[in-house]
Amino acid sequence: MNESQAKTGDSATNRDSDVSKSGDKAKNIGSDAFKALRDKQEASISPKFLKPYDPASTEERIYAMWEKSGCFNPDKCIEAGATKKDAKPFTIIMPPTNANGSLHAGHGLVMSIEDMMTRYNRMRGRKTLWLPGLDHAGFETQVVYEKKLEKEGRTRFEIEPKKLYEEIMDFTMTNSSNIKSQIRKMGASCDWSREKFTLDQDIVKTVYSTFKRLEDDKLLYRGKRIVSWCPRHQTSFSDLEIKDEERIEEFYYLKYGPFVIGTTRPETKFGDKYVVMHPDDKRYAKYKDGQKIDLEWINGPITATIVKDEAIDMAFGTGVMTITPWHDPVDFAIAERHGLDKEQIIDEHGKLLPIAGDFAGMHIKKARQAIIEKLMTKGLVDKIDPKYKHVVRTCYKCGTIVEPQIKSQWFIRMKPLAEKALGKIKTGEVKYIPDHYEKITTYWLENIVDWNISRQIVWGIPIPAKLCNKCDKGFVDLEDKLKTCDSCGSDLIRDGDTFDTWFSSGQWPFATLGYPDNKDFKDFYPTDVMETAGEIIFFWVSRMIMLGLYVTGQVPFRTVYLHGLVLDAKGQKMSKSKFNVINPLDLTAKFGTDAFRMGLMVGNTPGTSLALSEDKISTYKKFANKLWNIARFVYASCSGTELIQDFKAYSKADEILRNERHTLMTDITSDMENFRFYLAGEKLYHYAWHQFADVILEQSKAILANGTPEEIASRKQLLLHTFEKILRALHPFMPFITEEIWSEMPLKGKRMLMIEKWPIL
RNA sequence: GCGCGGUUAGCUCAGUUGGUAGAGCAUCCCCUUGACGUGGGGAGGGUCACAGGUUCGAAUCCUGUAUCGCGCACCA
Repeated sequence: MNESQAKTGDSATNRDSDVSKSGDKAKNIGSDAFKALRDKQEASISPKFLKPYDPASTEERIYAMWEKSGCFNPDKCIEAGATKKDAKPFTIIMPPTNANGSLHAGHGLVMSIEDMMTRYNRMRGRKTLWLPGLDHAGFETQVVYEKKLEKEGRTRFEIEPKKLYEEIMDFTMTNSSNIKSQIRKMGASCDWSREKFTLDQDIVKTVYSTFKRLEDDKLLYRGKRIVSWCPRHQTSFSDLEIKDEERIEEFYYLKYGPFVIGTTRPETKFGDKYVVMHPDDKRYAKYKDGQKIDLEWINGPITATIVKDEAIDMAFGTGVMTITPWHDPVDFAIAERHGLDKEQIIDEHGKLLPIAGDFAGMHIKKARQAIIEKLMTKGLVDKIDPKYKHVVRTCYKCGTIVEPQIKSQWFIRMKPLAEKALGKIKTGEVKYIPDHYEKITTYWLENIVDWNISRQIVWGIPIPAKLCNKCDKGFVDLEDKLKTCDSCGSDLIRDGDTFDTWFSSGQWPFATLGYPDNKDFKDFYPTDVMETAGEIIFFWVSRMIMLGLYVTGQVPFRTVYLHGLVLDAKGQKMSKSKFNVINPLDLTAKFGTDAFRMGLMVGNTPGTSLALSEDKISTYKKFANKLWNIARFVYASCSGTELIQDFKAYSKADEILRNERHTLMTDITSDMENFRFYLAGEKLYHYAWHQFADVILEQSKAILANGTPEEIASRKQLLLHTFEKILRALHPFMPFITEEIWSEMPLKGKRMLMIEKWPIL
């Protein structure tokens, strides 16, 4: 030991001398007799407390007991006498989980928080329903299945759609037991008897009738619009499924008659016969809107038309551009405004069409260079910027650049739906936690655009509609009856598209409860809390509000509770390519589910992302062990003593401790009611460990050894009562270990902890 | 460009209506205690991003700046 250490050691020793004295005192109390007494007491408790807590074996047994009791089902709770028949309902609809997937950290958080809310409200006496659901996860699952087909040497394009659908259905249903057992592993007390799947017949029926109703109310129309098309997956995407990627590419300046136009995509330029400039651009003032100009272009002379439009950024490039309405959304919008022709240049597989002349049939990847070479020999290349940085939109699955294409699609007019939703949000009928999401939602709703609900994938809910190829009209046809177009008389064909998955999941709350006639709908709708990821606030939450209001006239839920992302221990987003994906089941195996749940919930404020570290979870594993040992001490010290419900003869000191506990429980209840779960969990942890165990238990040793019979009786009741309240209050957070310890609580007439009462006092 | 957040102890974050800051982990010291060493006792560590303002009093309210995220819309 060096000098400085010795010095600090000195001062510490001085300070500690008092402590060690009091330690000696405690030792004096201790004696062989005390030890003998303890051994005798320990012999009287369940031997399981003499071994460390074993989550693995306990959790499975406890969950089986809960499930067997049927009490995840609110009706069964009434039968069991745990819930009053006329109790106020409490409902959470679980965000449907990918039926084909496996549990990831985000699910872990969802299951922990929603189960905690569910258990809390069940213990508060509410008629509590947490309705679980599985998602067919449209494109996601189809891609997984395609990979499987690939391994078998097949492709989905050679399988008839109906057959493919059935195959994917089999595949999904076979795998769905996996995710369900993983949800059980998390301790989820959801009502499996009411489980729903997004492709269940009754769900589809509800979705169909909403579709029809939208048509009847003139909120549905068919239109030709630009969609983002993946040439590899042969489908269009929503913006959600597109990944922006920054690339450095060549930027070409091409001579287009008297103008120089800039482009990164010469392969789209064959059909460009409109040249657009800003109406206020003085440089081009001599050209008039609609004026024709003859010029030499890629495959020979063409006649171009001048278009003046304010969408043009005068400061960008030369301030002039040609447009390709079929393959660019901005160009499409300009063409729509001015009523211009739109021509397809690139086919659905990314190959050039006959309009490209010599280049027809060539893949766009190869065509670009070839076209530039040709333009160079014709002297039409002004200059090339070799290092132009821009953003390209790619398929989030395969990274292929998505090609905008014009497709006929179904659209919903969103403005009227959004206005209703805005009204309800403004009056506070839907409340957001954290509340700034209200602003975000309002902003989005106020600027809403029409919603394209057609998707060109097989795995999903087929759109019940007929189409006319001739006049491009569409008709909703739920019964599959329509044969000819009522406008032009031609034969109709079935719409081969499926619904955007958010269109059906947007109806999830009322569809799962059996709108309009099912008793559950009447009992449990509107639901209380929608707990989900902040990420999908627009795609899902806002649409549920709009569709829920539209269909049922009532908001689908009163509170939106949004959790943040679960990140790795370093605060980085988890991704397979970074090898930092945390598997929740590894953590539950290592630390126990209760510890994992606590690690996710304590200190995790809504809307804020959470860095998930093993250190934190390990803390709560230690806490579980602490609880276990508290049980061992309390049960051993109080062996032979029953918990007396209305015990009155507390000593003065114990009365103070009891009041202190009351204050805390009141405080925690208020936290629970106001969605401050992260605080409630922390306070409970702190109280159980640092007040109950460190202070109350420690001083009890002396009292139980040397106190008067009255003091001893009082203290035993205080220990039992306090521990009992701790277990009740911790149960929503740590359901397994609390239930297990509860089973040994010396309390007459007790039920399973799951359906016991929350300790208000 | 428009919108929304964050910036507090070495790290991860709390701080519920304004009253001179807390937790967990980490660090250091002490304790072979009889529920638990997955333990117990103790200690150090923060001008609460910055600058103004309101107030008797600001981490907290207002204004501005910096900086880091995120979302939406986008440049041909």
